[in-house]
Amino acid sequence: MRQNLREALLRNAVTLFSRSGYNAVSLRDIAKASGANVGSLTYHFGSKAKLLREVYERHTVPMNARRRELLGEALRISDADQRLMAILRAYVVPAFVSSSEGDGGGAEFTRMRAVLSAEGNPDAQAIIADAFDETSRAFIKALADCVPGASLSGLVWRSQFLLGSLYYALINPDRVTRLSGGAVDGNDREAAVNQIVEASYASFRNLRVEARQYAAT
Amino acid sequence: MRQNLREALLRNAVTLFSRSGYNAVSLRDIAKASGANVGSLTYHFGSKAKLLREVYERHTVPMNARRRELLGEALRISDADQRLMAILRAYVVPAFVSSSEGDGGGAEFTRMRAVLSAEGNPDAQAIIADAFDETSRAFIKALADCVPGASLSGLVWRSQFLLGSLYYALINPDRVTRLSGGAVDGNDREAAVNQIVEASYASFRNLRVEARQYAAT
DNA sequence: GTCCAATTTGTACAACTGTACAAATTGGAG
DNA sequence: CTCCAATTTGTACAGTTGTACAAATTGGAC
Repeated sequence: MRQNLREALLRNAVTLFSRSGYNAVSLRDIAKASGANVGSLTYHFGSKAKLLREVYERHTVPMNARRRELLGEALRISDADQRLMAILRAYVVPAFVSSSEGDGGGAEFTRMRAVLSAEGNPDAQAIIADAFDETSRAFIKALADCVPGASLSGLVWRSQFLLGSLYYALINPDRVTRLSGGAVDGNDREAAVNQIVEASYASFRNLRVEARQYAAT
Repeated sequence: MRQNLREALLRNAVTLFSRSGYNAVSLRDIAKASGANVGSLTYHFGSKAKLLREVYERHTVPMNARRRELLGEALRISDADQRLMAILRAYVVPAFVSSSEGDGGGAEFTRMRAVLSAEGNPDAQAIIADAFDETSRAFIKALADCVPGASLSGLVWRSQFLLGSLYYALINPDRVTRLSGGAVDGNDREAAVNQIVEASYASFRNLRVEARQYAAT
């Protein structure tokens, strides 16, 4: 009767983790959502931490592959400004769009990553550290070439803000709707991608003239 | 022997919540950190949710008061660009710097807010919704006046990214250090404030010319 | 000193957690 | 059909959770 329980468990794990975090979701919750028994989870994955590790790698690997692919295309653009824009899209789009076949979209997984990084759970921290994204360094390098004269500090901080913007857009989209009095839809992901790319384009572009001075303190 | 247990419990609650989130921290953890018994928490606060509510309001109220104060000062600047910069600082600085007397700094509380919003805990969600920051609307209004012609969508999304950048800078400062190969210190909060203000200044400033077109998709 | 309300402690409770493992079920190979 | 390994179920376990409440302790008013 059951098609592929293992896959269903993995899918539901992402959904529940992305919604409530790692701590608040019990193995029984995942089992129940999949119409299965608790034991099936220990059978397939051994432990909760190993389940998370599997979920993580399952999505991270193809997403970063897609990022590198798009980065390669972007690097063929000669105009620095257009290249900068393309590089940013190459980083952002795979985080929002599904990178593998049957999963519920990359956005759900990215939201999960956002929640996990905030929770600071030791299991999750270890997994994130192990799967450290070497791709990010490649992006920083590519971005640096678009903005000659930019300081390393400026580049790294702005790419940190890029990721923070990405995460928070997925974590709390309703705030956008609320803050605009309903005029802007925070759950419109295509709009979110465009806005993130636009905003960070401006912030990186601004590094080109590094003469600005802070006001005080 | 005990000076003021109630205050100590509140302080330790912020510290622990900001470090591991709401779910992962037990009342016994908070009691132990304060050298007290579990019962003292139910006595003083009634329940875990009410404890969180008290923590939240304790910090939120003075922080927003300080923001409004600094916003008022900023609005007296006539030059639009300088005013924009001052408004951004008025929003960011109180989130990093202690707003009341004896607590461990506003950064710790802001980090807690970041973690709570990510966790999506129902108790926390309700508290955050109740204490909805009307101040944010005042800031959007002020920002709009600095960037004539900007769309509401652009303003709201960029202020969303501002908050996301703020949160992620506090949640995962080590990523900055790691990504820069140790050359940039992610835990340097003064630098973080300056970078956030600089970056979002550029992103808001960019709204003034709203002629840019997206590349594709 | 006495007294009493405020505070703090200790303990008990039911509910839930991750994990372990024996028993039952399944489904394809021979 | 038989057989057997893979899978799924059911259950038990020790540990932890938030909450409730009686008992002990504190410390200032008189």
